[in-house]
Parts: sequence; structure tokens; C-alpha cells
Amino acid sequence: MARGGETRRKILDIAQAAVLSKGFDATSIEEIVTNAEITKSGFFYHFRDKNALAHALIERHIKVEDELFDDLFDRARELGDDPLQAMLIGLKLLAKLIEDMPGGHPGCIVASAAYQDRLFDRDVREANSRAVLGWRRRFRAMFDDIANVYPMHDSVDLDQLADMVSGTLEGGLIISRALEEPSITSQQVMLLRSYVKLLFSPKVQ
Amino acid sequence: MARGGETRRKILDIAQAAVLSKGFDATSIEEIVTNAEITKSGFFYHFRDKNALAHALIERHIKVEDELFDDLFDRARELGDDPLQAMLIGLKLLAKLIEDMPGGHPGCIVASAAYQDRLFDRDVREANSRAVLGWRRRFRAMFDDIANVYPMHDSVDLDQLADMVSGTLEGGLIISRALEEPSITSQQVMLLRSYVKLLFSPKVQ
DNA sequence: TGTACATCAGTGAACGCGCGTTCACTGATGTAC
DNA sequence: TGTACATCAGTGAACGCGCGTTCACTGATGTAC
Repeated sequence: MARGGETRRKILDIAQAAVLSKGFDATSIEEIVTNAEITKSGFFYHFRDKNALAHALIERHIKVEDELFDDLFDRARELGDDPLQAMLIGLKLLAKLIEDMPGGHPGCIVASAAYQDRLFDRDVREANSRAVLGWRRRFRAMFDDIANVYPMHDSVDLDQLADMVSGTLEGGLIISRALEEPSITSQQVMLLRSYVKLLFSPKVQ
Repeated sequence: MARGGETRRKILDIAQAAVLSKGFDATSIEEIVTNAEITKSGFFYHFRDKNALAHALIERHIKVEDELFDDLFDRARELGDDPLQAMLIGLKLLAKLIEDMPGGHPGCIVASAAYQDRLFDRDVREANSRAVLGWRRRFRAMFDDIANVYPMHDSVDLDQLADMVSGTLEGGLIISRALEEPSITSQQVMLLRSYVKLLFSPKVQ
């Protein structure tokens, strides 16, 4: 018998890929356990019911993505010597990261859940909401730092601007999936970068 | 007996609302026909199978949205006297339209399908792709007109910029749904408008 | 104008399959004394 | 060091329910002659 943590991780990996490609409801426990090479009852040892799987999926997604953003923007802050430069470098690193993913970005399970939310318990929807608020807080802090140094060339709300980072990613992923063109998401991130540049850069052009 | 077209429309209306709130797979034919006050067999008179429903849903969505955009940007072109003004007015009208929807924008079935696409036949995915390409063509034409008159302050690809209109809407809807804050989508459209303004306006501020 | 037939817009009952979930059990590993 | 017990990580069989789909039929409306 394997250590339990490994099996649990295997279930989550398999479930995540399946949920992103066809949605939560269409992903059966049967297919998950077949791919994970355990039995159905093995699944229910790790998760109380299917809703608990959804919850775990989102919770893990938030954690992984937070660490990724932490790492990426830390590197950007080291490379740039002021908050605007750091943001512009960070967005470029993000675009590159997405572009280099083999087979394209797999998608976001927060977005997947957003269009299936009546399927889930309140706690899952609450986790989903927390994820987006976390992104807002993160990017808002960065834009605050920028706005302290550079005046804006158009007056915009910084919370809304922070949401635009998540929104551009989510929107890019949808357009990308619909057209089956993986490159679109990173292009959209670069357009957002262009906006941030025009909005804060002291000398345009 | 009612005229068939009415029943069909009723089925599509009910199905659309259900699909947007919980996804296609979780929307049962049973619940659709109960709400439409017909029997299951009545459903299968109008649609060969469930996939045909998905196809009809997307096809109708494309048509409705195209007419809406036609109307909205026609009005904008009458109000503004050059292509940039028309675009800026159009985006403002769009933001206002979304903001004024009672209970918020119901969501986009193209986006809903994007995260459930393995559920569907090739023809449904192809229709979804056609929808997004249609939006690209529409907005690209408008940006071409603008770029013919105004130089850009940052060099961006106009197809990508056109995709940003759809992407901003789709992304805004996801953030909006996740946070259960209906106002976000229209705010994001206004941010896109701010970008277009900064990108093309001859004298910034 | 009347009749025969075709089409439209459904009804009602039945089908089999797959799904999520439960439950009693098990064999390997860890811990206390 | 040996033994008893507890916990971990599952197995295997069964369950009932709801789902999409089929099929033979029907009653109202439309059309041809």
C-alpha cells in the first residue's frame, strides 16, 4: 500500500485535468479511480463525498497559484528597481510562463467552477470567492506602490485595476479554449502590460 | 396545442438559464420539460438529442449577441463623429447596458461551453469557435478604422486588441460570478475603454 | 363544400445504464507496555 | 523483544435513483382534389 498522501494527490491531479476539460459534473468518480488505479471505495476513504473533492480541488488550486505568483513577482522585484518596472517585468514573466506551457495553459478551476456554481455547496463557492479576493489584494498592493510613485494618466479605481489582472487571465483562457489557440492568453497578458505602461509611465513613447 | 416555434423558444430560454447557472451536464431534460410544461417526448420532438440542444443554444446566442452589438455600435457611430469617439461611446453604452441588467448579466454560454467542451460534438465546438472569430472580425474592423486616423502610442496587434474586447467581457463575467458582485463586468469594460483611450487619443490628459 | 390524407406538435410508458454512496470487511504499518 | 491493540489505506459487493433515449401512438390543423 502506498502512503495515503500520494494517492490523494494522484486523485486530485487526475480529477483536475478531467474537470478542466469537461466540467465537474461530467467527471465521474469511476473514471478518476480507474486512472488512479484504486477502487471507488478507496476514493471515499479520501473524500467524504464529491463535493469534498471540489472543495479540495479549489483549495489546492489557490495554494499552488499563490505560490507561483509569489515566486514570479519576487523575481520581478529583484530584476526591476521600482514598483512600476517590477510590475511590467512580472507581467512579461507571466506571459512567458503561460506561453511556454506545453500544450497550453490547462485552465483555471476557479473559472470552471464559476460556470457550474449551483452544483456546489456554499463552502465551495465561498472558497472560490476567497481566491479571487486574494488575487485582488495581491495586485492592489502592487498598484498602490506604483501609484505612490507615478501619477496616473487616467483616473481609475485600483481595486478594479487589480481585478483586471485576474480578469485578463480568465478571459484570455476562455478565448484561447474556444479558438483552440494556446497563445492567446499570454498575448492578452501582454496587452494588459501595455495598458499598465500607458497608464503610469511618465513619458509615453 | 401551441405553435411549435413558441415551445422551442421556451425550451431554449429555460435551458439557457439553467446551463448558465449550473452547467450543461447538470441541466437535465427532465427539469427543462417540467418548467416548459411539456413531456420529455415533447422535448425530443424539437431536438434530436441533448447535443442538438447545445448546438441550438450556442447558435441562438451568437445571433442574439450579434444583433445586440450591431444595434449598440450603430447607435455609437451616430453619436460620435469619428471612429475613436464611436468606439469609446460604444464601450460606454455597453458598460451601461450590462450595469442596468436586473440581477446582473446572466453570463455567456460560449464561456460556459469553453470549460465543458469535451462534452460536446465537434460541431458544437466549431460553432463556439465561430462565435469568437466573429467578435474578433467585428472589433478588428473598428480598430482598423481608428488606426487609420490615429497613430497608436504603443505598438499592439489589432487582432489581439479585438480579442481583448471579448476577453474583458468573459473575464469580467467570471470575476463577477465568483465574487457575486454584478457590477464588476461593466467596470472592466470601462477599464478597457480607458486603455483604448490612452492607446489612441492624440493628446493624453 | 366535403372528404381523404399528410403533417405538426406533441403524449405515455418503458428501457437499460451509469452514477454517487454505503457498508462490512481486511491486510499492512505504527504504538504502548 | 514480544504481544495486543489501534490506525491507515484501502477492497468488493450491493443499492437505488435519475438520466437520456426509444417507440408506438394521437388529436388538431393544413392541403389537394
